[in-house]
Amino acid sequence: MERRSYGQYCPLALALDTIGERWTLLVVRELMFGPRRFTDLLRSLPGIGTNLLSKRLHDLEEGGIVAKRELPPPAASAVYELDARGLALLPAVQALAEWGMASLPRDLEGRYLGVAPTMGYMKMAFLAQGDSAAAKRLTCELRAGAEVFHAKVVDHRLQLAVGELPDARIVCEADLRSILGMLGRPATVTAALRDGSLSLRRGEKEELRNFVKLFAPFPA
Amino acid sequence: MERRSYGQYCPLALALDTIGERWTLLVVRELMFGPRRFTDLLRSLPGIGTNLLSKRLHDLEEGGIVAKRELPPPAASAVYELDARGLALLPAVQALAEWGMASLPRDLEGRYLGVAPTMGYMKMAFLAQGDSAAAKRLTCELRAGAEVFHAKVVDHRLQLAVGELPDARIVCEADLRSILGMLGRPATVTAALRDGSLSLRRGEKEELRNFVKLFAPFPA
DNA sequence: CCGAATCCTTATTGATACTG
DNA sequence: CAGTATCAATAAGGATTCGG
Repeated sequence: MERRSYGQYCPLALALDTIGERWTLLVVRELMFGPRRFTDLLRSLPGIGTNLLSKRLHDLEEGGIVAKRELPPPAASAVYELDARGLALLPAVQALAEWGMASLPRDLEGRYLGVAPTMGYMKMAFLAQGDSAAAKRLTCELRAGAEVFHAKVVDHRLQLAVGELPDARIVCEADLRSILGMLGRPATVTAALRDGSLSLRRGEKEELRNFVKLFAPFPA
Repeated sequence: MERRSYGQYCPLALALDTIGERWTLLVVRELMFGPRRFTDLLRSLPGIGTNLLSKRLHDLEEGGIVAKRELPPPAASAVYELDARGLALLPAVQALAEWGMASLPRDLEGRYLGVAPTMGYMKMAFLAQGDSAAAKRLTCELRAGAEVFHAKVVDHRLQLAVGELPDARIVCEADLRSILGMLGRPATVTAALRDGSLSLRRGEKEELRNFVKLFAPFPA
């Protein structure tokens, strides 16, 4: 990890020594919304290759940014999660994302859209206009292919995390692009349900529309 | 620049496509305190090599982050400066630096200390405890070998920039380590003047002590 | 001297195959 | 599923050269 250090007495250079290598900050982004398995990360980071992901995770572990946790017997697997030092990267990740947002094209143009960026945008969009009072009872599980995540409001703050939410009032299924597209646009929900790009597995359409209203539309 | 894009529809990934390569953000850091010439940058970034710096500057120009400006005839040279898009990186650079600060060792330990990190720390230290009223008339030019920079307060805000300040009330000379060391520690000024690690070229010792008082000590 | 462009060596990466 | 091993393609680092 330190083999090719900048060798500068500078907090920025030191930060870049640690998290400045290719893919590293994207791995951190993936873990911002909860623990993930090796393969989850692999799928969310097309092009990384197993050896590099392995190396990055080891480096992050060594740097005290990520912790590997073995799951109890039934799971027979391990997850990676951010530890305190990794969570402290949130402001930096947000600042970079905000800068990048300014030049994000309106359309996917063939780019891969993953869960973490989608959740990241939802967080931003909720802060921009979400009404935490209206959201109090609106818990929602979202399924996009193999990826499942959920949203709920606790203490007037939106909590977004990967994984299921067994007692969610709303459960719906759609690809991530459609999910992004309906944020802040309750009027589009009906059409999406009709054309099949969105399926409501639990809850009422009206609840989903209220949920969607909590977020600023994308693109802004 | 886009040759090895992450190909993700994500503001963070897009930002990293642009400024995520090795050295790039350090070049931006160097330009945060004013325009610099190619050779200034080369000296402030030990190890970068002329070819890489050249490539990074071209990439940054192409990305609209840096602009190259030819100086008028007498100078016969060019400077690079941040563009609006480059200046907008300030919050991200600050957030990363703040994160890195937490693990910056107390001592240099052989690392290179440049002007930009020194000025960056001064900015942070002024925000932490500087008194902009007391600073109103304290203009100071600092010389560290070939590098010259200055500080003044305008509109209750500290302005730090590379280059001379012809009408500075204080002008002093010292290596950057000594400058960092005296921040927030007016008591050390007398000793530093005596042992020669600091020279006062213009102004009174008392003014320098008042200047130094504006900054929180380093390390905090 | 300044600002690169060129060559060459080493290090990192990306893709794939393979194993506990 | 969770990696390790291998190897070709790329990028970085260093030295040297060349034109203002």
